[in-house]
Amino acid sequence: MKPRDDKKIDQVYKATLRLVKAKGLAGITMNEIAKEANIATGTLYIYFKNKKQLINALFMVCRNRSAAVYFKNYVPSMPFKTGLKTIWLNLLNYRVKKFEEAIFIDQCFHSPFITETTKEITRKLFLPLFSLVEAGKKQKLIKNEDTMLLLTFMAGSINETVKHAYYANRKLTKQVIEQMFMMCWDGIKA
Amino acid sequence: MKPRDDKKIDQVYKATLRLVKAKGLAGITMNEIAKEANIATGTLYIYFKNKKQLINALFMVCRNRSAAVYFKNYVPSMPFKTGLKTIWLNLLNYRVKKFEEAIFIDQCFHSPFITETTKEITRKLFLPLFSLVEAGKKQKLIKNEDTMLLLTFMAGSINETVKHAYYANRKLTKQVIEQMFMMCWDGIKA
DNA sequence: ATGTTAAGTGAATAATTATTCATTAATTTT
DNA sequence: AAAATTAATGAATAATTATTCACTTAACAT
Repeated sequence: MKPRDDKKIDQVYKATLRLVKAKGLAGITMNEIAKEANIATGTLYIYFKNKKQLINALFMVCRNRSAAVYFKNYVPSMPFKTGLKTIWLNLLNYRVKKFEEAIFIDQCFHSPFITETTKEITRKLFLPLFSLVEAGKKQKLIKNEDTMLLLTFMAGSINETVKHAYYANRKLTKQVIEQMFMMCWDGIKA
Repeated sequence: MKPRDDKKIDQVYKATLRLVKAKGLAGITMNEIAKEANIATGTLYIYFKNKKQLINALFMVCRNRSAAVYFKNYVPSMPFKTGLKTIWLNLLNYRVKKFEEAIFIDQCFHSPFITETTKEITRKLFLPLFSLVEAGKKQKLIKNEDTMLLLTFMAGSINETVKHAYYANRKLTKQVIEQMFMMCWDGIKA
């Protein structure tokens, strides 16, 4: 028998991300995805049950990848601020380096493809981030606001800034990144 | 002859915004829009040439409305920080009160419907905001970073925070809003 | 080598969705 | 009140897009 070509799934994912970046989730067809991935339309259906499943699968992959990266170099015993900065940098780097994935994830949240189950599962990937912020609050190092509010404040500025840097074709230098973290930190510190 | 019913256009806009909030730009059909607006499918085509034009028109309307609101109560002679706060509050309020419009605008930027021309035209609506930030930089009141970067830092945190408050069903109280502005200000001040 | 199995193909079909159009209804004009 | 004009309708059609399937090809087992 002929074995499956593991590369194909990756090709499809990459093709989808490219197309979504270019024309949005509303603008892609299975035909285009196949063409962009250099496979036949029918082959798509060997690897994926249908379009919805393809999008859900890719969404999961992207969320997992980003979650995997967030905690890189993070050690629970770090001082709070160091830990937060580590994660903050990982978050920023992910969105810079995997810009297409970031765009795709954003688009998916308001789309008819992603099921509530998928959203819920991937949300859990970020629970460790919650614990970190909770710990910071207990130590009175950061403001005693709603945890989610603090997290979204940080994430929001990162997301938009990365988007802007990308579209305005501006490189985020080490300096700029340092100053950005300072902005966030000054904003949330107690 | 029979005159056009001015209410219809508004009904269509409202229907579209409701549907996009619920299922995303990728999930709406002309049929559904018509049904949600309580008119016949064909009637849509009396008021709009086609789907693309409908989305573009609504995008323009939303961008204009938000721009109109940003500068409410703003007087150029205000001290810099007061002026910035005024605009910041308007921006936040717009996204809270017209949540559906905000979501719609976000989705449109990465969609096959909005033409570059439309994007460009609506971008110009926000030039006065640029001038304000530039003035603040000249007066050394805020950091000497790229203007767009400073603006997106502010906008980003607002956008994400409003989204979160909405989805977590948390009311943004006066207190919370005040603290949020402080976060932003501390972040960008010189 | 040959047979077997599953992958790969892309044209054909099914399903969905945008758009049109023949008809009816509502106003206004004369 | 009749004629004229345009809005409104929604079923019919056109266009697009998802999915299938009869067939071909490649890899492995015997």
